[in-house]
Amino acid sequence: MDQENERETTGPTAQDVARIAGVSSSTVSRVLNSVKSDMISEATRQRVFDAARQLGYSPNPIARALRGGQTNLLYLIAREISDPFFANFIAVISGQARALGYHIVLGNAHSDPEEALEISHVLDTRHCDGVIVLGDLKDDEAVLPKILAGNHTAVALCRGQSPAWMPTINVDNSKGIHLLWEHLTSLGHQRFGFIDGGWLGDIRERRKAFENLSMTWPIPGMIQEDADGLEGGYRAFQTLISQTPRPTAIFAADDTMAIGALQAAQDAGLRVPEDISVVGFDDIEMAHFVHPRLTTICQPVEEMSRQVLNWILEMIAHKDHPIENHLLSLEPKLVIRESTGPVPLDE
Amino acid sequence: MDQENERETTGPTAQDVARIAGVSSSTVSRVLNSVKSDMISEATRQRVFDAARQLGYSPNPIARALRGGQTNLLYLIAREISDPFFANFIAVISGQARALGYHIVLGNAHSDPEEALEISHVLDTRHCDGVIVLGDLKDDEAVLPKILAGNHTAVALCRGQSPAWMPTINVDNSKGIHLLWEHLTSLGHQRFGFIDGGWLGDIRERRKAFENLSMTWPIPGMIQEDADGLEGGYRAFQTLISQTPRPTAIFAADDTMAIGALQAAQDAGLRVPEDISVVGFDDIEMAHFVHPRLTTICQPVEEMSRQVLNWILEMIAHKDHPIENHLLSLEPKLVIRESTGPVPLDE
DNA sequence: TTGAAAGCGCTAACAG
DNA sequence: CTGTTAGCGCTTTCAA
Repeated sequence: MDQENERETTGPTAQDVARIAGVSSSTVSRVLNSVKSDMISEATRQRVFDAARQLGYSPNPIARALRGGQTNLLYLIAREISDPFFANFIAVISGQARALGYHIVLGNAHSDPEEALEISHVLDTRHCDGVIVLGDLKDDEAVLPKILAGNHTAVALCRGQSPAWMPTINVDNSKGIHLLWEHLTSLGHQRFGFIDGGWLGDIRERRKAFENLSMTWPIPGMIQEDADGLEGGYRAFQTLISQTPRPTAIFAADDTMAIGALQAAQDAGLRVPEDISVVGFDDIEMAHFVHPRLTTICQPVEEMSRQVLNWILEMIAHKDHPIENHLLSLEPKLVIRESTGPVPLDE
Repeated sequence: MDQENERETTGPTAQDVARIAGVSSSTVSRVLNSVKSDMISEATRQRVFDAARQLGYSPNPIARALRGGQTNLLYLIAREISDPFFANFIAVISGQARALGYHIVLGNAHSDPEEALEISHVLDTRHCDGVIVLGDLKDDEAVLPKILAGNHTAVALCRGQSPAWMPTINVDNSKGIHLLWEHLTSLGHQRFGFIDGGWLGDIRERRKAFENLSMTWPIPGMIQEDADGLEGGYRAFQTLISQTPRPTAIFAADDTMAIGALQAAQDAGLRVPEDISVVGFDDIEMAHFVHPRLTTICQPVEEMSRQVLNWILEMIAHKDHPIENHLLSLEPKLVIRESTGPVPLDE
């Protein structure tokens, strides 16, 4: 068995097209890349097109990348791909990127820190024209520089305040908490609890806002920290309601934790919102489909995604030109559903 | 330490390393790729390593790809990235792929069918060594061949029976429905309803199994179809319970639809499982955190992912060597939680 | 208006 | 053991 005829795997080349059209490969390239009116006779143009179509030719993106230095690939490092909020975010980014001629390459972040980084990540990003960091990784201020080595085209998303060297886009987390706080106080609530998801940057901002609000308030808020996620929300809620007197309204750091909290309320025989109000953050799709439907903050995902891509492509186009405004905060929106209600009467 | 040259985007090359080490670039290549005992003197090997480290050199993957024909990229076309079951699946695949030295490039499928395909997708897959199709796309038997043109290294996942030219891995959907059916009948249920998610391949298999079971059963099952997703599950459930007599147990095509159904039950004032039992399929994480916790079928995601990667890498290694067994069905597992109970007493 | 030629950075065949 | 040479497929001067 000889492996002659190895041409199968690689499609027709510009050379092949050129041969058939009776021109040179450079002409083929010119014709196919002609953005503006090129200096090419209509006759040859046609012949090239015909030949290309006949062969089913499309330029090899790898060769193109090697030549032009652009891969049209964007490396996306997400804190946790399967988190519902991030999963949706990734879908949006990927869709928009496609429309701009780019593809998303998935980098896993939740895997071990250091370890594989040195070996593979550094190398990996060189595949790509730019890097999007979605959500922060544990200790990433130490780790990110390594990942980004040799590829300073990077933008961060949803990680709260970022190092100055990294353009960052967030929803205005503080504003979001304020909106929620206003809503809850207008319902008469006075004793608040906060379920904290830990070290994550955007969540830290929410907690900070909660703390600040608490300080202007007669009754200090309680904060319970646990791992981000359904489980963590469940446990933290249990702890919070075991306090006396217990809070009448609970902020969860995000919707996922809030849904965990809702479950804990159910198991504890507490009715939401009659006995206790719960709010989330993010407005994931599932927030409409839990019982009760979750009052939460909606992040402008589409717009944030558009901005990220804007910046990245801008930076790719003008390599050394740094982005003007390093930090962008977009408007959150309050979505009132069923998980919040008036403070219980006996309070 | 001194970098005089303008090396805008491209890092140091093998040539640079070679120059510093006082060898040729091919020697550099040899040293750095030496898997087995090479015929290289320890002295030069050291000098090359030193020079490489000093420069922070790592080989340009694009050049490598152009040369060797391998990109170590896998194109993943998912029906819907943000679907919770798929999002998790993608995370698992991506993680395992990374461990094998591969990366996942995201192809969006839920965008329009035909349209962009001809232009871009065909070209896109050429970036990649192989293609993974996760879940079926609408009309994909017509569309897939185009996407795959020139890249016959593809494996399908979670799309039920597939065209013979495409190796496929599924959970045993029929078996899963059987498990659920047994569980439900052992609880005394007799009248069943099925919420169908439409044209999707794996869901079609589940429906088929349900229909077959129904035919051996005194009371025919009712089937209500709607779009896959929370909304669809909600609506279909409403329809199903408006029948008289209404079913005492509802199969949902997947967990997402089941969660929508749970919500509809809640809104209709029906208690689950006291008044009606509900089962899902997939065992997404959220299935633990809805009320009541969902009885469902767990798919062996890790194992399926491992198999896919096995096959793909196998196919990449031996280009023309087709996979022996084109269709692989893995074992489903019944997970009993709180959404199923004995048939209501008044039945 | 077009072709020839020179690489992008790497690896593999073929000397030496 | 190691250097030279020759491309992978494309784009882009530079000539013609």
